Amino acid sequence: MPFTLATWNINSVRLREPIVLKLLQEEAPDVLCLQECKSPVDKIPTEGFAALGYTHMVANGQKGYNGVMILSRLPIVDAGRHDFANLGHARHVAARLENGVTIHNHYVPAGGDKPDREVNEKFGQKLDYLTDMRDDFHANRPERSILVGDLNIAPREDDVWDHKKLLKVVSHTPIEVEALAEVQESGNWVDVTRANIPEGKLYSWWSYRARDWDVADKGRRLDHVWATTDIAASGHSSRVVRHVRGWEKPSDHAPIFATFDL
DNA sequence: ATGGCGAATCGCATTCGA
Repeated sequence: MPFTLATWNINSVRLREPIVLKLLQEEAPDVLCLQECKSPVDKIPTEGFAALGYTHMVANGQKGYNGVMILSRLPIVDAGRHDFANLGHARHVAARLENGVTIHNHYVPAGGDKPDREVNEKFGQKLDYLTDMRDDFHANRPERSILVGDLNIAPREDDVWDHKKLLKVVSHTPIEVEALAEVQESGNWVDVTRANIPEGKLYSWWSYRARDWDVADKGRRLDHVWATTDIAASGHSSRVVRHVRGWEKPSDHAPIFATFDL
């Protein structure tokens, strides 16, 4: 049975409940993974989602910051969460579906302004988070798994609007790109989005501050869909639903979709 | 450099995102 999955940094699930409902109605993914919900779990609005058939949810929340959730119209048979790098943040939640696929939803720390852990603690936290992910996958190789989320790194030259200009900007520095590659290798993860869309510029985030985001198009691909090698070849039809960035009171991220025939 | 915005919080300004 094929199923379609989407990942979206929502930047407040309470403020943007209307456009979450709109995405569910218009694009109808089976599973929607959200990041930056910025809400305690008990304050996440669920009734509207349930009314559209999304009656299954797992969430890891905290007040005001971070927060991730997986919303599904397919049953969730097991759930988990882990505090990577022991930051005390709600940045990961996992769900297993009846088909045995485990979905990991991550919100990797943004990392602050300066790409130097000696002067910027947040950059150190970002690297520590990635190291912990890497070691975790190395110790326990995932199978039949999908990893999605806002990984806050644009790894390829064509994942950013200007590679040279962003080499020293957090999200595209060589040290981050290398750290992300180590995470990917340690878990046998395939970048499904780029397996399906191998050529050309591709972005999922455009700054709020840039006027005329669509025309200027100074974006970055910070959001990702990965799958373990045993199921990656079943992934297809990846797409960024770019026009969502232009909706009323938008998130600064657009959702990414992929379909898996499993 | 995008960073000229936007969200959350015990705001009446500050922190955070990227």
